[in-house]
Amino acid sequence: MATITMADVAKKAGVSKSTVSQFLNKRYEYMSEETRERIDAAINELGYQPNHIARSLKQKRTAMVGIIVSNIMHRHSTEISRSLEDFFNQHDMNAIICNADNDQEKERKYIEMLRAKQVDGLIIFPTGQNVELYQSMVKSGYPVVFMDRKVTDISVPSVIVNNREATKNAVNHLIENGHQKIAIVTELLTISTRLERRLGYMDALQESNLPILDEYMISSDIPAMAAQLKNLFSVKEPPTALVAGNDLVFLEVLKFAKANHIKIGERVGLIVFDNIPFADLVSPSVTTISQPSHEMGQKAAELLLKQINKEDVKKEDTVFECELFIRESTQSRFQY
Amino acid sequence: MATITMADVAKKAGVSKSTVSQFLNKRYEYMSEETRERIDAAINELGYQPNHIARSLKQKRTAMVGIIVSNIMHRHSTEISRSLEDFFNQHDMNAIICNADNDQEKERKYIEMLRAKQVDGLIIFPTGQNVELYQSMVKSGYPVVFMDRKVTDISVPSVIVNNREATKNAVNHLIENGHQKIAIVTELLTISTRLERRLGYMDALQESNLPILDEYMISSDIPAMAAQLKNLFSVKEPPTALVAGNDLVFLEVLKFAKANHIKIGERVGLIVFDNIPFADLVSPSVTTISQPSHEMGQKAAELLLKQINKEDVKKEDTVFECELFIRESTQSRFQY
DNA sequence: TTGTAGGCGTTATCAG
DNA sequence: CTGATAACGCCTACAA
Repeated sequence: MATITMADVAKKAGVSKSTVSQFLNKRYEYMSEETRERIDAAINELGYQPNHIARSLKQKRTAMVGIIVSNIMHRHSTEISRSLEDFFNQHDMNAIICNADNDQEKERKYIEMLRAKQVDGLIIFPTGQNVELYQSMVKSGYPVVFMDRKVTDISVPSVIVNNREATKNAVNHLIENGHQKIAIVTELLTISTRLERRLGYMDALQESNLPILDEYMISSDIPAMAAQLKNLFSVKEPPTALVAGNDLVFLEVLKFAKANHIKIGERVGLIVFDNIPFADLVSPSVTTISQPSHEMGQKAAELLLKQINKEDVKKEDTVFECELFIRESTQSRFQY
Repeated sequence: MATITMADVAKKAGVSKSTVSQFLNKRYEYMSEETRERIDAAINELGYQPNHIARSLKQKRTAMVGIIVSNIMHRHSTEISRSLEDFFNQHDMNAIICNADNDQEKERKYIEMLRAKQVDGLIIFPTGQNVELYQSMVKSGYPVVFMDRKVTDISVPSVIVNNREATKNAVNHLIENGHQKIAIVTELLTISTRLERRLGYMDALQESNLPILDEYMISSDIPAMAAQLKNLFSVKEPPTALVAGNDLVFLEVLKFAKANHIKIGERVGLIVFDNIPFADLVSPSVTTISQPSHEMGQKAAELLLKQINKEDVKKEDTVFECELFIRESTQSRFQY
């Protein structure tokens, strides 16, 4: 493409570059009606497209934000990403979505890359491990919002849910339905959400004076989970109910249950922490703890935009409530 | 941040900007060992970060590509996006993911926005409706790859699957299992994939000399689908098997089936066109036509990168094969 | 109301 | 090997 610039437009319209620039920035006060029309015509004829790069260089604003997602294959992450993208698009900004895969190195690389690209701000699902990097961003006043996980000792506005309480409520629901032997399965406890969910689980047991047993608390990476589940169901008193820490864990549980002919909702009650699209459509339908992804995305985007616009933003957590959707997987136990 | 530039580094190291530039571009042959070390030291001390924007302005290369997805909420799209993002990241490029929502206007806006941002190329799940825009990109030699859908009369390398044949095979599988009354449910036929799937369906019926009935071919937008399904099952001879055109349609079918106590796999066989994460884990497990998302993403990325690097790329379609995973939803019928 | 000049931070060209 | 100097395309005083 013949890369046509402001200068070309100016020449064609018989005015100077600055006037064209004024026009592009809609400062029409500074020119006659006639000039305006001439410029407009010139632009159309030439098919001129302003070069955002050049503009960014000057203005130090790229109208782009970076989003560093922990793992896009989580339904929850996809929903949030979509919500974020929507929001920024409505504000004529673009989102660069990156997958850190819960990997500290990848996260670091992305943060550096995106900052070097001068994106206006970052929304991060933090691994929690690049503390120095986080610090340096905060110190330099760079706009950042943490999503989904909190990082201790770093004052960054964060959008999270009440993982601990929500899990506690869910476990209480199981207890109320007569379950006493309840297990929880999560990925490795390297991320705050997973830890908090486990703590919520323990809270509930404690309050009901139920024993907290190590053998009922599994945390492992996905590939090793099948083996762990096997152990779990080989103990003397296998659990009668299970909390799956997220949707990927849920898949593993389903796989295991299918392979071992363990009927969900009959032999074992099940609650999943996360939205799953088919939760209410399968048989038995699955009780879930649902997070308000859309609202979380909107809120985080808003917090970031405010920082970008130099408005004051309190460095505090925004905590959303989860909702427990009770379905068949925790209710049909007493058919037996 | 005090925005520190090459000039600062140059001064500190006691050399000129150009030498620093050479250093940054790893052209070490052009300088003495000693100079190199001095520059290196200066960079570290100052914490200098190169400004990609300035570089892009000069080089006319941003190391960013745009991805315009039809609808990120499709599992298939998410998988492809992830695959694309992976690939580009490995090549030190960033992907800007945008959601066009199958909306012509949104698509247009994004294409223009991304081009204005000087992204190096575009991967588009095309609505097929912005023909002039597509043309203009082709004419100007701008790197583009179409994904998932083909657009007639536009010579852009496209990465697609054999929708028609795959659907035909799937329907044949139903016929072989004794089904004669087979319906197909898709979204509106505005997109090539949906049309081709229907054509494949018709091919199969025709070859088996089965009648092609309008009342068995539903295409409607998602909100209206429930009503259409109701009609479908109210005809004199309701279908004994169903092909769901994608994962979102599948959800509607499930909802409908659940609400009307129609047992999938018993009263009605079901095939879904798309990967669904739980397909083999639910009861009955669901027969699916699976697309190789990962490979499709890699291929498209590769095709785009080649164009960006000015290598020759044939303007032809790359067609991947789908795989039919036969599961219980199409097999248990003869339990009865 | 319009034009001129200088700069944003790099890279590239070409002398020295 | 190193250093001026001129782009890249746009924005913004300031001057006219």
